[in-house]
Amino acid sequence: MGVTKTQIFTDKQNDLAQFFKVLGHPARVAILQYVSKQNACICSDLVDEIGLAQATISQHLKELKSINLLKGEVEGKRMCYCINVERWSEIQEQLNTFFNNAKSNCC
Amino acid sequence: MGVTKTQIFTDKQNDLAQFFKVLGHPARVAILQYVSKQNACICSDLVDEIGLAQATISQHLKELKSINLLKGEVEGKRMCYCINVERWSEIQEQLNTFFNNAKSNCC
DNA sequence: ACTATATATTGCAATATTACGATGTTAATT
DNA sequence: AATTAACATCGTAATATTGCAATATATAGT
Repeated sequence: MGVTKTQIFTDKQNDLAQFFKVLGHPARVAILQYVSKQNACICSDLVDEIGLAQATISQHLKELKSINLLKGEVEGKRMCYCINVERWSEIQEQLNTFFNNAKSNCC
Repeated sequence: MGVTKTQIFTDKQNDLAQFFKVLGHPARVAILQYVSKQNACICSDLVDEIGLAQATISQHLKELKSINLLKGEVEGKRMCYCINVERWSEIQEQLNTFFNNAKSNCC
């Protein structure tokens, strides 16, 4: 098996889990922290900064792009990766909604 | 190789990624939503509610316990799983700190 | 055109995750 | 004491993820 049974969950649950999953790797957390600290990003900086092979960084960037958290623009022979601010807030809001809905008075 | 290189990241980055990772599965999102909706929880309810085998649910609960998001108390022959409210707020705060630190003016 | 630079893609090995049946464990019930 | 109920744990198969070398692609500079 080993396959997540997405069919039995709602779209919202799957989406939420998908955000969490993409953020669930220290390299991707580190990339987001670095990019947001810089206000601009060049991928080769990340390779030096983070200490993973270029292919690996590129892969992580791809996943962050897949949920639209990062947007990349070609700038000559470089790529400029930036935080997608609208999406960023949107996700933050969704996570807060998720967290705010917990009321646990038992135990 | 398939192993996350945790050594090259800070403890904070690893911890943050760990929360995200645990939350990064729709079954665990669904469990948290259900538990927080109920104000009390019995595991057998979850098996019916979610539609995964009992062993699978039990495994997911274990992971949620591993980051202290859920606490379980023995209640006779049943288990009462509840949201750990302090931890819950703590994590929410950490996530918001993470999200609030992004300032992206580029592109 | 050639070369160097920056990034993406592919292929693959190592390891992790997901799911579940089978089997333990513990406590209430008979 | 035997049985049932409610989990937990183990073992294992299927699949996913991580990481990197090798290779492809695309652009800038010579």
